[in-house]
Amino acid sequence: MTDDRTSEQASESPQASNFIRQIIDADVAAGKNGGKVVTRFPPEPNGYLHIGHAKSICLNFGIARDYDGAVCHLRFDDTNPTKEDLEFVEAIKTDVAWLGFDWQQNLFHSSDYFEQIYQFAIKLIELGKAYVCDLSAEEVREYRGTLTEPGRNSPWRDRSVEENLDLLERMRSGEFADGSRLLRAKIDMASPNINMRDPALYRVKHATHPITGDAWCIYPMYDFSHCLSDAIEGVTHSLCTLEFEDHRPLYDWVLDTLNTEHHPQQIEFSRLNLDYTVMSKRKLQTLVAEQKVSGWDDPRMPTISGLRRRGYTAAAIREFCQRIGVTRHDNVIEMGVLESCIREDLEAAPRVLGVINPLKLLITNYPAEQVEYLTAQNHPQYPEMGSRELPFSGELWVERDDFMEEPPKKFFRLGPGREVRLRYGYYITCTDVIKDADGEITEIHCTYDPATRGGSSPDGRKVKGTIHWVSVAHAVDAEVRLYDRLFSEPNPAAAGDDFLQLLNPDSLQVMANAKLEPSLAGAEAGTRYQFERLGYFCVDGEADGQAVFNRTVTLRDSWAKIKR
RNA sequence: UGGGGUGUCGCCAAGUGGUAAGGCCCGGGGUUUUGAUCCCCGUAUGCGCAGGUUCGAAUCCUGCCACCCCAGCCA
Repeated sequence: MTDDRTSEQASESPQASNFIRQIIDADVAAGKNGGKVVTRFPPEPNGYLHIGHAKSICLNFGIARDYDGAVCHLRFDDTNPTKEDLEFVEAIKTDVAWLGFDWQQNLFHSSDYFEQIYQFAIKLIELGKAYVCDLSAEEVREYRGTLTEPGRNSPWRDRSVEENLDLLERMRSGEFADGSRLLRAKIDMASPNINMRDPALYRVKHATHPITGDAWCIYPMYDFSHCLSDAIEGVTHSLCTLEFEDHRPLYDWVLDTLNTEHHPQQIEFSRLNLDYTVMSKRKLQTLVAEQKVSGWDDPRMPTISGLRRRGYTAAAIREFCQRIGVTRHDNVIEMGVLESCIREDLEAAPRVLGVINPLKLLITNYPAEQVEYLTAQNHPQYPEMGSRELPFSGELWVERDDFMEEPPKKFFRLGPGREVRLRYGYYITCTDVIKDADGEITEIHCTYDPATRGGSSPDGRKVKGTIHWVSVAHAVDAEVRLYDRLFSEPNPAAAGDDFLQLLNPDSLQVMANAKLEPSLAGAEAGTRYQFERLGYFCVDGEADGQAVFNRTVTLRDSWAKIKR
C-alpha cells in the first residue's frame, strides 16, 4: 500500500454540517456533559467493513476531529462468540486507520466489560427488574405476542430475587445447557414496542470467545451490553442507524433503571445504500462464501479493502461520505457519486500510455530498425511533474477500439485512409488493413509524416483524433483487469435470497495481453496512474509474477454516450 | 389492521414563517496533442396530496396518501 500522493494535492470539501452536528452544537453550547463530546464506532468483528461503515466512521471520527477535546472510541462489539473472529478485528483496525482516523488509546471491546455488565445484571435482579426464564426459544416467541396482539407474562416472571440470583450465578458457572435458560428484563409484555416485552439480556452459550476464551458461557445481548458499554466509556452521543430507533426506549430503560453515572444520547441516522451492489454484511458474506468474488477484498466488493485494492484513495472515500450527507431519509446513492469522487482525486495522477487490447500497427515508411525518443508530459496541467522519454519505432501496438474499418459519422479515430495523431508522436495515415483467413483484422499499415514529430504539423493542418500507442519492441507485458458493477440490477437486495441471480456476468474482464510503456516496468504495488484515454489504474498488490493492473474507474467518456 | 420513522429536481441534500443553496447526473457552448481535465451557461412559479392559519407557509395546524423499520436466545 503506497501513500495517497494524489490525495495530498486534491483539496477536500469543507466539513458540512448535518442534523447530528447541530444537536451536538446545541449540547456543547448548553454545557451538557460538561461540554465534552465522546463518540464511538462499534463494529461487530464478524466481517469486513464496507462503504456504509465508512459513512459511520467519517461521522463519528469526524466529530471527534472537529470538536474541541472530543474523542472517538473504537469498540469491538464482541458479544456473540459464535460469529466473531480475530481476523476481522485486525482487518477492521487496518481499514479505520487507512481511512485516516486515529482512535489513539481508545481501543476497547465490549468483552472488556463482561464482568461489569454481569454485575449490572445482578443489580437489575436485586431491583426486581430482571428474572431468569426457563421458557424454550419457541415458547418465548409464542409468549411474545405479535405486532398487533400483546404478549403474555412468562410463568417464571415472578421468581424471587434470591432464586433469580442463584439461577444467574449457576448460568454463569456452566450448570445449564445452551438455550435452557435466559435472563430477561421485566418490563411490559403488553408494550406496543416489541423490544420492551421482557427482552433477553443474557443467553447461555458454551462457546469459546476470541478474547475471553472459556471464561464465560453466558453472553450479554446487544440491547444490554451496548448501552452499558457506551455508559461505561462515558460516550456522550451514541450514533447508530435507523433500525435501532425502536431500541432506544430499551437503551434508556436499562440506563435509567440502573441509574448509571453516564447516560449517552442515542441518535439514529439512515444507513447508506449504493445502487448496483449490496451492502448487508450477510449478503457480502454470501458472495465470499459462494466464491462469487475472490474474497472480502475483491476489487468489485463495496468493502473498504475491496475499494482500496481497486485503487480508491481514502481521501476519495472521505469526500464521498461528505457529499452524501447524514440525514434520516432512506436513500440510494448512485455509483456515479463515488466515481466522481475518485476521478476528482486521481485527476492528479501521472499519465502513462498503455494498450489494453492490442492491435499491431506498421508504419511502412518509417526507417527499419530506427528507434527515437519522444518527450511525454507526466501531466498536462502540472509541468512540475516532469516528463519522460517514450521509445518510438515503426512497429507499434494501438488499441483495437481505435480502429474501425467502416467508421460511423462521428468516429474521430483511425480508419482506412484516415489521418490521426499518435500521442506525442507523429501524424499517421492508414493505408492498408491486413486480415487473417477468418476475416479478423490482424494488422494495419500506415504511413507517417516526418514533419509532424511531436504531434503538430508545420502546415497547420488539423486531425480530429489522437490515439495512444506503445512501441512493440519496448512494450512491457501486463495483465489488466477491467471491473464493472457487480450486479446488473440497481437494487439487487430487493430480490432477497435470489440476489445472486442478478450478478453481472461481465463484472470482471481480464485483459491478459496488455502492452504498456516501458516506464511501467517494476511499478510498485498500489501505485496509481492514468492510462491516457482509458481510465485510472492501480498496481495490484496481491498478484505475483506478471504485473497486474486493476482499473479503478474509467475516464468520463462522451464518445460512449454518442455511440448509444 | 400495534408501535416507530420518512416524504424538497433523475439521485443525494440545504432550508428551522419572509418569497427554493450546493453536489452528482443530464443538456448546450468554449479551451484542449487524452472524445479527459478545465471554464461558462441551462435545468423545481415548485417542496407527497387536500384543506386551513397568516400580509406572507417547504417551514405552523388538520385530514389523507405513499414508502421504510420492528415479532433472533443476531448486531
